[in-house]
Amino acid sequence: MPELPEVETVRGGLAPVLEGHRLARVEARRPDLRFPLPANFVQLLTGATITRLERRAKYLLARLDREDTLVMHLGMSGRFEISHPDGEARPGLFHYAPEPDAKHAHIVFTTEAGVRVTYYDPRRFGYMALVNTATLELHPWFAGLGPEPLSGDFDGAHLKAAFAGRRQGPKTLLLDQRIVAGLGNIYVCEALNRARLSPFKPAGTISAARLGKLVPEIKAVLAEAIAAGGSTLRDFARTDGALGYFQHRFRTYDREGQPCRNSGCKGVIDREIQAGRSTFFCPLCQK
DNA sequence: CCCACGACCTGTGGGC
DNA sequence: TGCCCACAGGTCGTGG
Repeated sequence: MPELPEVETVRGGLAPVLEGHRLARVEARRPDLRFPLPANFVQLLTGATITRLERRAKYLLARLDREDTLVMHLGMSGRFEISHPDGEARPGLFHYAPEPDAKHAHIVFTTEAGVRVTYYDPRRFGYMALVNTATLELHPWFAGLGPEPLSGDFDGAHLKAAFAGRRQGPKTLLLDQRIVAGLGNIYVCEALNRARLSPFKPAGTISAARLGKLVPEIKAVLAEAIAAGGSTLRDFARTDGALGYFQHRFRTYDREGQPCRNSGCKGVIDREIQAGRSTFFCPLCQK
């Protein structure tokens, strides 16, 4: 489900029930997600208190009162649901509504307060691990990551340097987490349309001025999507059960054959496969 | 280093 | 109704 706005929405939804709370019970209902879980995953987490829930790129980071950080990536179809106990909340006698998708409920955390947080992931492209906090930045998942797109480190000069000499289009390069960390297929298509920039233009040939205008469009579309609670496609819902609604504001994504929404443009959204992924764009105004 | 492409895994929706 | 194919928000590894 998740690009940066969706992961940020999940973080915001989980933080109130996890931050400052102790994990009374942890269940791993299968030994692996995308990768094997650490053999002592349950043991190391049981009894730990989550001090803070953070996000880096598309990773959720649960800081613990232990030497490790619980690192979680949602892959394509990962999702969390929070459920509160019905009826009397006596310790050990909590009762919860049935799991809506029990077959894919792989990891279940229950806090001392009796809140159950279930991780669902039908495709199992997601993963979790425990990573030493002191050396987290050196871990292969994090060492090469580019800047956060909403940070001051992400600007036109950064893109100019990253795109120098590259023949691939900006669409492909903006998906590279080493260049900028957190974008995915939807928001890259959206940002390029807003900037009226072709996804296919060899990136090394794009002027600094145009890159300088692309950056604020990327920041704007991410900020708007976060404010809208992310985008709901298929099964993504906010952890509180409400739906993100940014998908209604898509200008290109999944809008093949529909009119371009850029002001004054009479173009029609097209879809092409680029580096194995669907690129949605307006061939008329994106040059 | 750069780039294209297949693999990973399961589900869903559209076309016939 | 049922079957088959295309495709899905993300990475990772291989090979040219």
